[in-house]
Amino acid sequence: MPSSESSGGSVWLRPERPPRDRQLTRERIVEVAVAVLDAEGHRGLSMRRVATELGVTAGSLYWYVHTKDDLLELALDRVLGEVRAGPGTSGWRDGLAALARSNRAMLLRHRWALSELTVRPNLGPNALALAETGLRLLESAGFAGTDLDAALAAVNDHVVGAVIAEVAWRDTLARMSGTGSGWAEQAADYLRQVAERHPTLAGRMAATGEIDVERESERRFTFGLDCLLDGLATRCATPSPS
Amino acid sequence: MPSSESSGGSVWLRPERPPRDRQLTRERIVEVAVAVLDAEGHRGLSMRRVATELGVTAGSLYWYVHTKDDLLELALDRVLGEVRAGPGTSGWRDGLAALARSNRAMLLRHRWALSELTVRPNLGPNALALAETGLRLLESAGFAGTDLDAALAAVNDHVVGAVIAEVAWRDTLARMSGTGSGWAEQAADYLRQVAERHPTLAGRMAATGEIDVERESERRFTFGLDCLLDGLATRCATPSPS
DNA sequence: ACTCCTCCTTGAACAGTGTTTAATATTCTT
DNA sequence: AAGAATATTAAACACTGTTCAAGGAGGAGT
Repeated sequence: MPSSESSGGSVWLRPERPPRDRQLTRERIVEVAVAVLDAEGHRGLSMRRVATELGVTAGSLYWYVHTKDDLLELALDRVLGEVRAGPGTSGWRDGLAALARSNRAMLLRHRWALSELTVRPNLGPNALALAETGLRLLESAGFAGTDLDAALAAVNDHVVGAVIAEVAWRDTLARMSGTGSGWAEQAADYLRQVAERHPTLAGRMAATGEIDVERESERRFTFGLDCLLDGLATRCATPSPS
Repeated sequence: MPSSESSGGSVWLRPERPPRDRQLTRERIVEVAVAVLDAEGHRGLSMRRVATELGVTAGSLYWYVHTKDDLLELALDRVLGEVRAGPGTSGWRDGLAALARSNRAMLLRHRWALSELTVRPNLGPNALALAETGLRLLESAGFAGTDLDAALAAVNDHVVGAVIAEVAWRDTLARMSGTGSGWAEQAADYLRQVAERHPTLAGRMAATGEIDVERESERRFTFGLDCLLDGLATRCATPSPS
């Protein structure tokens, strides 16, 4: 019988067994899982892989973790714990921006976490702590009630959306440069059609061709974030940094 | 040998075979795939499932589609084709808002599409057409250069991020109500700890408990969107609806 | 020291996955 | 009608997550 009875609900409702002997721990398992995910990507994670990495059979893991989904939920919350609010930030606006940046940095470090976010409701302790600090910042700005929720959600949404777009962009470039010969002709055909049908898009693509993805993604992120914070500032009681 | 040589690149570079006989088509396959995805979710899609749904063996599909990933790429672009710019919209701001709303509606209709967006660069014809209309709207607002890209990205990011959050919320509620007895006690314990450590979050959760998810999600979405559009309006040459 | 009992780990199995490949129909071309 | 090209099948391969009976191992009780 695995780590607790009553199989429904979230992992967080099923506490870990008290220790005795153990060469294994949830801690260690999650740690290895994150390492594998970072190294091999979302597809590279399998129970057997984590098990062999720990010198153990696949079945053993199920003593500590109900299912692979639970493991992923734990892994997700673990990396969410890496997000920190900057230390000496003055005012809600800077604080929120710092939090958003830290969040973005984490998502770029662990790109698999994005796909998890879309599939899995996320109620781990680190996720909740993160929500709390965000809420406090916005509260200090004068937001309250449902506007508080909406404001925090808007910032988080921008972070998630921006990283998704950035990762997709990078992957596209990586894929295009990673293909063998004979690719150029087909691509050229396709691109010509695109250019005919979508002139302004073609213009932007041409201009974006030689740009540093890293810097440009950063720029877009701050652009959107600034827009958002401007919009928020006009809607709260404390428009200036307090 | 499947639908074309030269295995690299995107599906879009590998045109469909010219027809002859065919009980199968890319069209039909993608159509069924979307139907299965809508009905059974991301996990429910398998080559064999699509095949039997078409009265055919799994192997046959590989004559029309290189891999399952290709099929998903096609399915994603197909649903992206459902997004429409509202017809009689006046000014860039309303147009962009209408586009964002249509986009959101589509993502809520096909929730699996979200997870695909995070994993798959997306260069299908419908995706490109969508980008084009967005760019045109923002161009008419006076945006140009990299600001144009950044502005469009910001709007799209908000849509994607907001739907992710909404779906996660709904799934959480669905999961919580779907669990058997014995769940309440553990959840109560966990929630008590959360409330102690995170007072303002606890306050919001209490207030959110009895709220209609549908309406509140809608509200948050428009809140964030308005913030964003306000921010954009102050940054472009055509602040008033043109 | 012996048993008992609970905790942990194993190894094998099950059903299902994506994908390949040789063999086979089926249809078009000559 | 012969042959080539196209389309489909059935079977196999190497995987996957998950379950489960079986067994080893340490602590508690007597």
